[in-house]
Order: sequence, then structure tokens, then C-alpha cells
Amino acid sequence: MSPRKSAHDELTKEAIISVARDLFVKEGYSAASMRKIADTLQCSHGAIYYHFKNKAQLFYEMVEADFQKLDQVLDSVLEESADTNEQKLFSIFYRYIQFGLTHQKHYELMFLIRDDDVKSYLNEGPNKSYMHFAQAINSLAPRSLSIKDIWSVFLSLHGFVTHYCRSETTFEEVKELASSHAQFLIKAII
Amino acid sequence: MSPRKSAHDELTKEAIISVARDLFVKEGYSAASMRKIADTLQCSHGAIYYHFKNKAQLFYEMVEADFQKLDQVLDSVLEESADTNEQKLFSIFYRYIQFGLTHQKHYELMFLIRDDDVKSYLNEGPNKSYMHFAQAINSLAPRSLSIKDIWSVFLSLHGFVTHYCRSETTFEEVKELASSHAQFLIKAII
DNA sequence: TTCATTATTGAACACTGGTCAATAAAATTA
DNA sequence: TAATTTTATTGACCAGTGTTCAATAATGAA
Repeated sequence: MSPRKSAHDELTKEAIISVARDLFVKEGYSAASMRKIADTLQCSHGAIYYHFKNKAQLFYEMVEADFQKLDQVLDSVLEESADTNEQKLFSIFYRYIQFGLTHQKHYELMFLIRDDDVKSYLNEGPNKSYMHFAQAINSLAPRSLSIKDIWSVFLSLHGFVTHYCRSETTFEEVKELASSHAQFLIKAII
Repeated sequence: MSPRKSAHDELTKEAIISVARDLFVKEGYSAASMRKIADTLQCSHGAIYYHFKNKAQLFYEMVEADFQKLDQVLDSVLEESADTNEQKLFSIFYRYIQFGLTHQKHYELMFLIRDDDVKSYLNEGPNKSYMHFAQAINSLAPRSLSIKDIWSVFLSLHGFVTHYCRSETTFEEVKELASSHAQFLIKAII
């Protein structure tokens, strides 16, 4: 009826993203419909399209900021100066998995989603994160590692996270397995 | 108009699955609609529901057959009696990756799908295939492996396939990397 | 021939993502 | 202040989705 809301309750990207994040995490990408998001925001679903080109871009903008936390996790491990290099290596592997499984929806979007609409938005993100990871591994390894070995380590961690993302298992449920997987990978590089 | 087809062109589960597989592989799970499948079969979309409870179950019955092909690949490696155990181990790893990357859509459908409806049906298929895999690894490993180690090997292979599935890389393009990944995993278990 | 059974149809339902003319609030200009 | 432009919102609309089901015709059995 009223084609525009009064100033104090106009929509903002932040408000949309905040509601969308809750719904995406609660219901997944496809089940969280634009109409449900709009209902929660008490606006029409058309209004969201004024702020975001489409659903994929809304999802992407939501996740982009959160994903920078992975870099922060890696940095914080490197700064734990009390640990030995092998402890740090273990920590990086372990906490990479922890990150992936406690931010499953984000991880899925960055690394797993096949939706063509969404994929066109994703390119630099994962690559940048990997470079950071590779750098850290290389500086901590006890012997000189080939690029291929580091890549194998990454893919092996990725496989762990991917598998448990698919079945929506929490990190808590598999932390022992995560620990032994990290240990398994250390065996391969020392 | 005609509520039932004459005998010689009645629908069969096999005919539906065959058409559905093509479409699932070509367009993915969600884009391959029941109506498109029905159009290709030249029947109404309602008719499919006489043979399958719903789309997810049609998908599941299709994928179950695919898993058996993976089992056959593993079996054929075990029967290559000229090879040493380590060569067989390498072959299993390498050909697992080869299978995944030369049947990317199948692999994706088998292991990566996130649709909730489908997931409730997918449990035994992958599990049975994994048991087969684990058995083979265990019998070939030079030292006694823990269940967790075998699981780590599997997840590490899965990570490789998953990654290159997402970017639609062919096996040919990464066969050297596949080889070194397989070698990397052997290092971890011997 | 009669009568169940069986397989198929297509309309209907409740959804989905996305578009767009109409419109009113807000910001800008005269 | 008044007129005008810009901006944000609405909701009808479109083409599509999975699923259900009464109606119905081909089939097979009695």
C-alpha cells in the first residue's frame, strides 16, 4: 500500500544481510527464500532486489566479510610463539578444519557451491586464502616441501571439511577425527 | 487425453532412470525437472510419480547403480596379480581419482549433493562403497593401519576429486598431480 | 462379457526467483 | 517555501518448480 517506508525504518544492506545470514545458516541456500527473508524483515521480496542484484549476490556479500576470519585464524596460530613448529603445523591443520565446520555455510559457498550464478561471483577469495595457507605451511615444515606436497595437504584438509559439511556434522562431533586427520597429514610431510 | 498407453510403450523404471541420468548429468539435480524428464520420455510428469515416490527417490535409485561401477574399478585393481601391494595401493588411489574426474557429474551427484530431500536417501550407497575401499586398503597396507588412518586416506582422495570437480578440470589435465597426491598418501601410511 | 486392477493424464496447489510499472517519501533545486 | 528530481518500496505478474489426485482407458482375470 505505501510505496516507500518512512526514513527510520528503511531497509539497509546490513539489515538484509543480518536476517539473510540467520536464514541461510538455519535453512540452507535454497530453502532460505527471498520471500522468507522479506517476511522476517517485514518488507516485500521485491525490495531486496533494489539492494542486491539477485539471491546469489546477497549470499556472496554476506559471506565475504565473514570469510576473512580464516586468515585471522592462521595468523593467530603463527603468533603463538610458545609452540614448536610441529605444534603450530598441527594447529593450522586442526583449526582449518575447525573453521570449515563451524562456518559450514560459508565454506560451502567459497569452495563447494556449483550454482553457476553464485560461482561467477567467486574467484579471488579462495585463491587468496590458499596462498596464505601455503606460505604458513612452507615456513613451518621441518623439511623442504614441494609445491605439490603442500597442495596435497590442502586438498586433504579440504576433503575432510567437505565430507562433514555435506552431512552437516558439527565440529564438536568429529574433533577427535579432526585431530587424527591432522596427525595423519603431519606424518606425510615430516 | 489417453489415460493409459498401449502395452508396447508403457513406462518402465529403467527407461525413466536412463533418461533421468542423462538429464541429471547434463543439467544437475535441481535443473533437471520432472517435467523435462517426462517430456523426453514423451509422457506426463505425473506418470513418473506412479513409478517413484518422488524426485529424490528417482535420483537415489539412479545413483545406486553408479556406485557399483566404482566397486568394479576397485575389484579390477585387486585382481591385477602381477603388481606388488604398493603398486596396487597406488593404483587404487590413482584410479579412484580417475573415476571421480572422468565421471564428474556422477561423483558430484554421489558425494556432493546438498539437497535435503536427497540426503535422506543417500546413506547406504556411499557407505557400502567405502567399506569396499577400506577393506582393499587394509589388506594391501604394509603395516597395520587404524580405521582412522584409512578414513583419512579416503577423505584426502575425496578432497582431490572434489576440488577438481568444482572447477570442471579433466583427469588428463591433472594426472601428474593425481599421481603425486597418490604418492603423498602412500608416504603417510608406510 | 464383466469386472478389477493398473498405468496414465492433466488440472490444481503451493511454492520458487526474478521483473517492473506505479507510487510515495526524501532530497535537491529554484 | 514550492516545484522537481531522485530514491526506495510495493505487489501484481511471469515462468518455472515438486507433488497430489480424480478421472479414465488399456490390460488381464473370472
